[in-house]
Amino acid sequence: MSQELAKAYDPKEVEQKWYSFWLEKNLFKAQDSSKKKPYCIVIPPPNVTGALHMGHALNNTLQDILIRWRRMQGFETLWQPGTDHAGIATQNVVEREILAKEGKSRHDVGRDELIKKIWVWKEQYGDRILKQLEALGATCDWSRTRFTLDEGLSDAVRECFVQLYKKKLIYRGNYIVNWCPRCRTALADDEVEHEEHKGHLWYIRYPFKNQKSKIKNQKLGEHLVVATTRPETMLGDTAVAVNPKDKRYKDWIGKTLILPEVGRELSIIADNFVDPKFGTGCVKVTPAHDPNDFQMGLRHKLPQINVMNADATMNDNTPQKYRGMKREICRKHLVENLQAQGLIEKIEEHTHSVGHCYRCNTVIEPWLSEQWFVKMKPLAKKAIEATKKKKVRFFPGRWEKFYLSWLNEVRDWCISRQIWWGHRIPVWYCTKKCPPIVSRETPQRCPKCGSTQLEQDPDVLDTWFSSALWPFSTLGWPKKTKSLQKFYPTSTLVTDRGIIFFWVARMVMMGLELMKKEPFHHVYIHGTILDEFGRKMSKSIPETCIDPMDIIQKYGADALRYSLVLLATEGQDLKLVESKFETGKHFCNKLWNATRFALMNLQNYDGKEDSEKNLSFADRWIWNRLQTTIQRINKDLEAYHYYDAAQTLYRFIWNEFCDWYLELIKPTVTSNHATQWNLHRTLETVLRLAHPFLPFVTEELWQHMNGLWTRDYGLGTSIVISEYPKPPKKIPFGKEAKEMEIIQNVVSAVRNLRGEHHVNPKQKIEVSLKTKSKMTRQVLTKNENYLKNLSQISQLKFLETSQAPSQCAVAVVDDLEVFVPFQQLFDITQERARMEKEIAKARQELSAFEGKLANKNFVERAPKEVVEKEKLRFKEHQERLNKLQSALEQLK
RNA sequence: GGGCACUUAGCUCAGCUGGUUAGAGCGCUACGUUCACAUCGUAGAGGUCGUAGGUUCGACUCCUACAGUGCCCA
Repeated sequence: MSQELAKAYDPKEVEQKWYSFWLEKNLFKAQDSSKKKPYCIVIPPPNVTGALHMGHALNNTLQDILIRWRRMQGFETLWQPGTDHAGIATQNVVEREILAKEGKSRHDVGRDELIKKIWVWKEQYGDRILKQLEALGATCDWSRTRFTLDEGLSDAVRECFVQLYKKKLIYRGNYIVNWCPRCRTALADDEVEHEEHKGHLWYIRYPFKNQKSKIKNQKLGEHLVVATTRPETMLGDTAVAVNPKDKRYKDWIGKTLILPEVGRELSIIADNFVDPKFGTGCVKVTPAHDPNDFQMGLRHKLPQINVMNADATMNDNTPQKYRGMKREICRKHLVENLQAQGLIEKIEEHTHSVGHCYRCNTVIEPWLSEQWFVKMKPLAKKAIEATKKKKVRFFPGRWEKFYLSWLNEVRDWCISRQIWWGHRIPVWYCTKKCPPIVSRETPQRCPKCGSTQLEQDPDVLDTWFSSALWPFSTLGWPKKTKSLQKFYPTSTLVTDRGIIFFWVARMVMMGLELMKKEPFHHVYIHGTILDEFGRKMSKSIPETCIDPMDIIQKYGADALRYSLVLLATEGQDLKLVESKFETGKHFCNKLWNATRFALMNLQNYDGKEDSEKNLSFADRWIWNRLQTTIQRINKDLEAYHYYDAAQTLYRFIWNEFCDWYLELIKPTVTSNHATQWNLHRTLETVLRLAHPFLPFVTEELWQHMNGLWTRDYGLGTSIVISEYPKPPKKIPFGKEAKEMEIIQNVVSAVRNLRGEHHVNPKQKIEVSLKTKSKMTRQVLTKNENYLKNLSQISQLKFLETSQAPSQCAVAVVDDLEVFVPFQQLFDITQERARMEKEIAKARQELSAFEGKLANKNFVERAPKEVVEKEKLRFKEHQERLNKLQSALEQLK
């Protein structure tokens, strides 16, 4: 592994090679029997039919960083992988395929056959996304991969159902649910997406019973006018309601109307729910097609008349002429018919929010049907308490409020779905009308009457029902496994805000109910990936999508990861353009080349440790910077400040290690053993520090470094299981850090003069320095060689404070003046202009301090330290200005 | 209608509990390629911190209102 590195980093082979190596060495495997402290993350299980998108890439990069970091810190880490059967989504995919290939609907194919076909599909594509996670570098314990329809997880689902049923937390009932007529299933409230639609408000006349006069030209008293956004549902009306306080309608309460087109008698009822300001203040009541009307219907014991079939065509409860029509067609015909009879008073434009299926975007029909529900209030109460007691904490903290507000107003959860792919509800019905049998095991006979004629409930459970159990079902529950003992509760959950309700809240509820403990302590909510215009990346708009697999191909997995992390600031959404990935790629290459340089200069290094006493100034300085960096990165990761950690790493590697340290040691490294040792230990530490962010390139380089000498440094077989750099109790070499700032300032000042005068960087120049400060002078004298090398100085002179050189360009930094004689190089006119600009700037700055200090209020009221600080700065700036001015004088 | 976030350099974003000369990356300009890296180096230009008020000795930072953008809930 010690052969010379290529000139540029090429991730392709490297990534494949090391991932296989890690798998071979079993480095991701979590041991239940380990004595180490556990650290566990359960992956948000991707849909089994899914393919990796940028959201996954970000989500899993962040998890992998935590897992790798904790593993290196010595935790027994488990990153639990797996996939979700994603009921509706997966069934839709396969149904669509069958329709395209065979022209058959799922009903043509039949239940058993469809399920078989979906399993075939799953076997074929189910691990695609997991393989893609490998390409990303994810260190999941693949030996523990789970699927929500696995036997064990299915047992967990049944166990949960039975337990909750026995506690009366699961019940069955006839209620209005959100019905998707395309998927032909009920949905939970949060599976409905609301969109603003421009629609109409139809004002319809309902005549009074025994109304003799002709309908046209009616006056008030002959009919009431109701306003509705969905006229077709009127066919299911069973009352008309007004607000009891509404004086306009007071006298009509209790009277009877006739429902047009149907002829049904409707009584006029009074209910506080009616908003007198909406429409005419008089509303139709359709208990089978509107959740509010449903409640009203219960209050007033109204009949519930369902007027639609499961596919949203009109059913036999509607007049003959409408039967079989789709709801939209029916609406059109109905309105026309009413218009013809003069029953439409007016039609207004009206914008209102319409529910859509989150899977297929079909308009939801509120539909009366028999479904299974989870009673949420008692579960939510425990979840709320756990958060208030800080057992479950959110990062960033604002998501806690978001989560609590949902829990506070949560309604019962409809868990039955009228689809076929999923966990079948563990309830059997005896044909002899015995009570339903709710059981973990499939019953052979009815416990009441002994009949073997049992039929299982045809419905399956909401996918989120099984996902809610994920943190413990994957660890073996309901069995009492060692894995559960070791890793539950898990440590951190990393996810997107989009599924806080669907998933996070429900996991907390189920964990507390079934395990008596919260499923995780921390929830980190990262931002959502947007395209360059700020649109959500979505499969349905392909041009918004950047495929992470393409990016890995073109830039490398490390580049993908690092670039994403650099954009992931404190849970803010991230706008992506492909060019962003260049940052990561360039950074990998920088690290690669720094190591390349080091290896070239360590060829004659014997690999032996040296003493800190022998370290050069530069060595001490970089060691100080490294320790500071280590401290910051560990702290940032503790706080889930990924961006800051990545940024700190970048600044250290690029702006300190490469820009300064490597340049400082260039002339001496091959002949200085202590420097070689320091270069080696610094770089080796940096690689470990960077490893969670850049797993592949760091492994490759680390292996090269350790292969330099035959001796085993006891660092282990892979950087994956090496030790993460720990911050020292006290950061060493603080003195050198301060002194280095002086040197950097001088070098920058000389370079600036050079740059401003367009001097060829290779042209050596003479420089004189002048300072009153003994300390500064001492530092500069001591490090003369560094100054000369870094700013191409041929000769460096120190002037006495009384000396005033002429014909020089001057820079003033702090208590120091830097003189560069013009001689052959500088243009005096240009220099004058430059100085004048500099002076103007200095004056402006000075006047700011002047103003502050002239302000009585400031001097009297601001804290003493602040005033002192400002005074000092005023003085410094004044001196600087003076020096600049006298330098300008010299040019005249 | 309610809630949450965002608005800082041409672009993408940092800037924590009020005192900084307001920062970074990309882009731009100038100079530079045997000597780790042009996937590079050095230097430079570029900002009345959304608007209007207020609190304060002092506001990018705190408060209020307004405008614009996005997300969530109803």
